[in-house]
Amino acid sequence: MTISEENYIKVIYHLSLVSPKGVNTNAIAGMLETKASSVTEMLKKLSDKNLLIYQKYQGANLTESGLLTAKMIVRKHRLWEVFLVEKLHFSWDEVHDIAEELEHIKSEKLINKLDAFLDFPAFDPHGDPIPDENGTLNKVEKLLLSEAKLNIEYQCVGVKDTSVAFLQYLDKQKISLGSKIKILSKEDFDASQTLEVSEKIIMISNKIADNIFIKIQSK
Amino acid sequence: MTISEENYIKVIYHLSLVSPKGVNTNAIAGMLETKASSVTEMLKKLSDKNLLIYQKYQGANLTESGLLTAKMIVRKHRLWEVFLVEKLHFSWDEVHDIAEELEHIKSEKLINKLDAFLDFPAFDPHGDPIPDENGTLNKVEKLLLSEAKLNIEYQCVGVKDTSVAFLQYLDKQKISLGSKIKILSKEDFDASQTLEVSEKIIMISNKIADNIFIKIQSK
DNA sequence: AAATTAATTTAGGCAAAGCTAAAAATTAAT
DNA sequence: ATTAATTTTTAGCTTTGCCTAAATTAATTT
Repeated sequence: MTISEENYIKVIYHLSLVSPKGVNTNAIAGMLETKASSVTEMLKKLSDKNLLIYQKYQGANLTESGLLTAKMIVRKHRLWEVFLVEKLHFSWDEVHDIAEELEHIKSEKLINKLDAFLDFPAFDPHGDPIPDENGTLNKVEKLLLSEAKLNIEYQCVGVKDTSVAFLQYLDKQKISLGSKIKILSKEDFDASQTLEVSEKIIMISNKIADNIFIKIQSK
Repeated sequence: MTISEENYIKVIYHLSLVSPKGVNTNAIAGMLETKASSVTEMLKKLSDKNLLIYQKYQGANLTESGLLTAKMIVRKHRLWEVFLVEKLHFSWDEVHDIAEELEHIKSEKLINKLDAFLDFPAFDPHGDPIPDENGTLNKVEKLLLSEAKLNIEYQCVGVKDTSVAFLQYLDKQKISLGSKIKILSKEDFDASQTLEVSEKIIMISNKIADNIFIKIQSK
């Protein structure tokens, strides 16, 4: 597969999670910053390769084979992101573009050894789940911090807004993946919260709380 | 730069070390498994970009800019090889093809952080020197094991023969990059040697000794 | 339901990087 | 110094992935 083909498959996969009844041409073109006509051509090609089902004007749906391909690309992307953050000490907001290139390196063995080296992480630095060797995805029972209860030990598992500005705000507040978070109080008026994060007390607005995914602290 | 352009620059660099008076078209074509006509076209393009000097029928010579570009690609290749061997536990003979892909990932910051993560290695797993951030290459004062003296502490720094068969032989004998080697005795008749390698005593033929690079153990 | 708007596809081209075959230049051999 | 052999270049074609503009189909409005 070419890098371009892989990018199409990946984008169609992501879009199919939102619109499961066929991914339309324009949406793909938007994501890939290309033109609809180019997308049409590529859909024909990918359809010939049995990676997706495509009928004129009906959008695209990944086949089993296409789905697995997509998951393997996502697996590579997210494992490399973990590597960049945990081993090379990149920050959250820097890793996406580099992982975008690394995800196209072709070696099963490489990615499985990387997986082992990183100790088989289940989530990437943004809290998104990493498919395993067979493409199986751990479901997160994650919730938004804005929906959480008081005085319970939570753990940060990701973000909804992945903008650089937001990630940098979190860096400044010392909130990162895995951070332990407990809500100490919440204002009725504006739903702003007082948190305990890594032994510090901070205040955040509801807008912030609405963009942080957490789960109940288990182990 | 495209991947293809990078591959040309890299190959021309390697060939220029052997034939410094202009690298000829056919040699490049041979290395890249492409045709001479394709090489001619690319030389024109790279010449327009001031990466090399090219005149019809006279072969190519890298400019300062081309040389630096080449060294940065070599740097990336060799750093990734170190990563693959030391961190992911690949064996010597498996890493070349993967590094061939990884060397095209474009991020200065990535490669410098990788360098730091690997503790600024001066040599790759085959004993070849790794250019630093500025393209400076440490010269090895390496010698062949077949030329070494008795009872001196040496360290393995590379191999001359890089065939899979030879690298696998070395793996079996537990000789790897950095191994401490001392020659205990040498036969006059066939120049075969008895060595102490990582607390074991082994015997090797002169043919083997003639393909292992060593340096005097310093630090 | 017809008309308008939006989405999608087709048709015809373009640039990169390769190829084959033929022509030109260089090098080697008689 | 010619001729022969080799190397290199040119010319013209192919594929991949993209583009614009025009045509077609689907979706929305009136």
